[in-house]
This record gives sequence, C-alpha cells and structure tokens, in this order.
Amino acid sequence: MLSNSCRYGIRAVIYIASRQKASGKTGIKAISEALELPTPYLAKILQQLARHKILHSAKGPHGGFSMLRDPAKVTLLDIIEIIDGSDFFRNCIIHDGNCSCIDKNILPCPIHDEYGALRSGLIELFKNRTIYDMAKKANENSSVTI
Amino acid sequence: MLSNSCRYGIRAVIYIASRQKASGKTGIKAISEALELPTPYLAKILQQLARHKILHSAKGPHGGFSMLRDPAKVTLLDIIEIIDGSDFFRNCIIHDGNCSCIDKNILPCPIHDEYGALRSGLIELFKNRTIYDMAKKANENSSVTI
DNA sequence: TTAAAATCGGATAAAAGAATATTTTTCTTT
DNA sequence: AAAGAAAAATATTCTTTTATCCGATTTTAA
Repeated sequence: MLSNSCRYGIRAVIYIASRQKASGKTGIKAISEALELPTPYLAKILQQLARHKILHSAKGPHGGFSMLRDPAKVTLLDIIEIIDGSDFFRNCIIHDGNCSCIDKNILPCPIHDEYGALRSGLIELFKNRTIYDMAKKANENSSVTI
Repeated sequence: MLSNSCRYGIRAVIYIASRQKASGKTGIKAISEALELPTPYLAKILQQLARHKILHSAKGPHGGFSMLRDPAKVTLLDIIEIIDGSDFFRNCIIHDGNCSCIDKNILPCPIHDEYGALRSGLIELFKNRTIYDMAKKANENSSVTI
C-alpha cells in the first residue's frame, strides 16, 4: 500500500522526533544505520521532506536533520501525501482514477460502498496519528519497533 | 493498493462471469474492448488465471474465456492472491516483511493495533465478495461499472 | 484446410528503488 | 582570516520491477 520511500520516510521522521529532546539534530548516517536503510536513498527522501517544511536540515559539522514542524502537528497523512501523493485516498479499488464518491460523473464499482468505508477508516487513522504520538510510544515503550 | 494487473484481472473475470449465461465464452478482444484495457497485456493476465483454474480458455473459432470454477465460489481474495500475492495481507504498514501478528519474534510497530484492525476488515471484504455477487450486480443494476 | 482464436517468447518503455560521485555549506582549527 | 574537514545537497547512473506491445506458433471448429 505505501511505497518503500514512504515507509522509509515515516520511520525516519519518527526516529528523528524520538531523538530530538535528547540530542537535537540527527545525522543521516545515524538514521540509516539505526533503521537499517540505504543511506543515499534515505537522504533523497529526507530532502523531499525538508523542502516541504516537515524537517529542518543543517549542513556542515554537527549538521543533520531535526523536526521543523511541531511533531504533534505532523500526521502520518501529511507524510504520505508528500511522498506517495493522495491518489490512494481518492481512487476506486478496481478502476483507474477517481472513485465515484469524488467524481460524481462516474458510476460506482460493485464494491464501492464497502470499500469506501474501509478507505475512510484508513484516512482517519492516518489523519489522527501524529509523529509525536509515535515517537513518544517508541521512547517510553521499548516493546515497539520503528 | 492493488496492481494494474490485478485490477484488470478482477474486472475481466467479473465481465466474463456476467456474460456467461447469455453467451458462454467471451473472446479476449471483446473483453479488452468493453473494459478499455490493453489486449495483449490482459491476455497474459487471463492466461495466468487459466493456469490457476479460475478460468477456462478455448482456442479456435468461437473460442474464448469462460469461468472454470463456480463464480459463487471465487472470491476477490482468490484473484488478488494469484496475481499480486499475499504480501499485503501479511505485512506491517511501515516495515518490510511480516507483521508482528504473523511473526511473533517481531516487535509491533507504533500503529500495529489500529492498522491491524483495518487490514483485517479488508481481508474479510475480499474474502466475502464473490465474482457471482459482483457479476449479478453488474447485470441487474446498470448503475454500476465493471 | 482455413480462419479464428489463445499461447508463448521476447522486446520495449516507464517507474521505482538504490548506489556513486561531485558540489556546496558550515563548522573548527590554525 | 584562511584552510581543512564534516556533513548534507545535488546530479548522474545503474538495476529491478511493472507495464505494455508484438510476432510467431499452436490449437481447433467449421
């Protein structure tokens, strides 16, 4: 459902937020080692999030990434929309393009109603979970993996 | 969420089932024209479904595809598993590989419980909707699109 | 035996994923 | 202040996967 890029991005942001208090900025190397992700690929993703003002990035010695926006105000949905776009949230499950509940000129597919309800549930979940929530969980509860 | 191949396959099977009563076999050309799908690509997908005994295929004049298994006993999940595999139903939302509820050695991710519930809902939906249901809907209800 | 169909193998294109090399910025040290 | 080093940013290239197309072959009913 979510692309690799998107999952990497989400995990990295949670990690950055979870270390914010203790150590300020976190270098790309530290992140990719901790999460076991390919460094240059992750760098590209974090650059994208920095351009979208989710993260702050600092070059030079002791540089690295930190949260620019308040983690409590960044939702999963924000990150997903930046990296994967919002097609998923608008599309029908068996057709290209918009779902009939977005484009009223399209007739619904045979499982429109049931799928629509589940899709709404997903959107709500993504909209309600903030980076703050998840970073906190990761910090105080060691039985959780980022 | 579902690949193009998978969505094409589902729609084609519904179409074949919906025409079964009236006209028996349906040719690949007729299907791809009706659903506006690329003919040779669709052919490959249908061959795959034929190998997995969902469809029957007949060469020669008046050949074409028809349902091999009873449409009432073919679920969406059956088709999805053949074409896209079952990774989606086993995976965590932010990690590669199995979810912690499949592999007990893995610690859950920070949104494991909430996502798990929604994922189960999707699986149930895919398991409960049969090709028969959807073909019937398409036949008797012209305000639905395959 | 011919024409209509599916089948099969490979060719091509586009997108996603990943790695390498270079450049730019900024801190630190002299 | 200048030089050097550390870090991210950018650009380029490579690989893999997904999507698509095409030509040749096989099958089979009329």
